[in-house]
Amino acid sequence: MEEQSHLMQTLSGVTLAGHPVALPVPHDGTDARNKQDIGDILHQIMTITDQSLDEAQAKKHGLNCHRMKPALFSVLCEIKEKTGLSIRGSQDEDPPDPQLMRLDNMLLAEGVSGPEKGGGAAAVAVATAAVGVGADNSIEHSDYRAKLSQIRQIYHTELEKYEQACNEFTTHVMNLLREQSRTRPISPKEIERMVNIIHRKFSSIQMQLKQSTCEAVMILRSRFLDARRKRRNFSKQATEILNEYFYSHLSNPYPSEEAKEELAKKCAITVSQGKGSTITVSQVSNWFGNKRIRYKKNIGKFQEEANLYAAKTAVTAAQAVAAAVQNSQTNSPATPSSGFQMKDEDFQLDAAEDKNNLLNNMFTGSSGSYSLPGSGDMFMSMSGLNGSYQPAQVPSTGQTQGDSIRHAIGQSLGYSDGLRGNPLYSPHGLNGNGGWHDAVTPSSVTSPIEGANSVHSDTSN
DNA sequence: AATTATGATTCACG
DNA sequence: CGTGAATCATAATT
Repeated sequence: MEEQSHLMQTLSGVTLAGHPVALPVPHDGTDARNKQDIGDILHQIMTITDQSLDEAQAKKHGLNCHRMKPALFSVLCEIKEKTGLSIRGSQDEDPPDPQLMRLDNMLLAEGVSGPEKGGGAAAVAVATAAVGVGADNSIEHSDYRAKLSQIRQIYHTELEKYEQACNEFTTHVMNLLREQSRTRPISPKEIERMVNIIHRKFSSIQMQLKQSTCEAVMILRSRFLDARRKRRNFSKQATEILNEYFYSHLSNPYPSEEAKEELAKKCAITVSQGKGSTITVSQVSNWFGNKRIRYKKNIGKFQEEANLYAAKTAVTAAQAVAAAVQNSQTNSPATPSSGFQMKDEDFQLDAAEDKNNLLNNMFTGSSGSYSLPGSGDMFMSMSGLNGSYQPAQVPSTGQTQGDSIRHAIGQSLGYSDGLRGNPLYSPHGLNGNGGWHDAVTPSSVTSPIEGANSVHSDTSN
């Protein structure tokens, strides 16, 4: 208390007096001298705000102009280096984040981060054209590509934006640091480190961009390219072709690689001018795989179809026969005595279907057995034509035309094997366990016949 | 909405 | 590797 009041007094007195900073007054009384000291300090404190701007600036300038300044700064920098800052600086950049690598690789693979291909529709056109012969699922493909290039565009613009922002920020910071380096010790190394930090930050942002781009691409991919998701049924014609082959090779429905190619090509041709995507060999394989297993699993369900296609091939064969006959032998009647007309295809098919229905009515009940008695007289007649069967039941195939007709059939039918005994009526291909595979050598029923008259245009294909 | 048809995929086998 | 079998996922049908 006492002191404080003193202090206040002195303070007020000094202040009011407006004395400049006073030197300690040589006075013998210690009390007085202490007072004087305190008064000085307080005075300094009180006036520091007034003096600061001008004088401090002046001092600073003085210091800056000091000849030792650069040396001192460099020393300070070194000290800074060797203390805390350098610790963190040691684990610098290099480790190229595997995650980022992965994303980069993927984007590259996906063609997103690669060189921009002109962009937009032009690129799409070029790309699909480049795919060329495939022309595959060009519809969906182009759609996919359009979306992909969209993604790519967004990605690139974003990337560029980030790049630009990064550069701007970096230069800004660098300018700032350079500016400050005049007033405080900042080593070039430090600046560099700062830049690195900035770049890291930005690249982590970029990684997010890449991440989300990857996600988008993946989603797009699963939506468009995953054929499983976008299942398209084959066109009617394609399934017809495949079924034709299948049922005419029922005894051994394993098309060779070439046969598959041919079938695929055929489907492509039939479907060429339309919506249906062309069918690839592997799709043919799939189809046959599915068909085999499903046929075997439930033959009853496929009987109608089988009969239909058998009749169909028979009809086409018959038409071919008719043509051949007309071409070659003028005097013999085009219609053998098999009992069905071959002029009007529609009628033929209808008739076949009627027969099939009849067959189904008769035999669908008997589920387990896949051997039907020879009741499809149309087909039997054709079998007779082909010479696979010599049944007394349908005898009347004109013997006069035998060879030429056989020839005609062999040439006109794409697949000739079938007429040698359609398994519908004698499914030799299927052994008791329901296997086809070991029936490469057709079982008892067919083999002797084959030996008898070998009309194997099958191999000619 | 439930069911069937169908193309594709997966897995084990030889 | 090509198959058969089981399964998935979607199209088509009821």
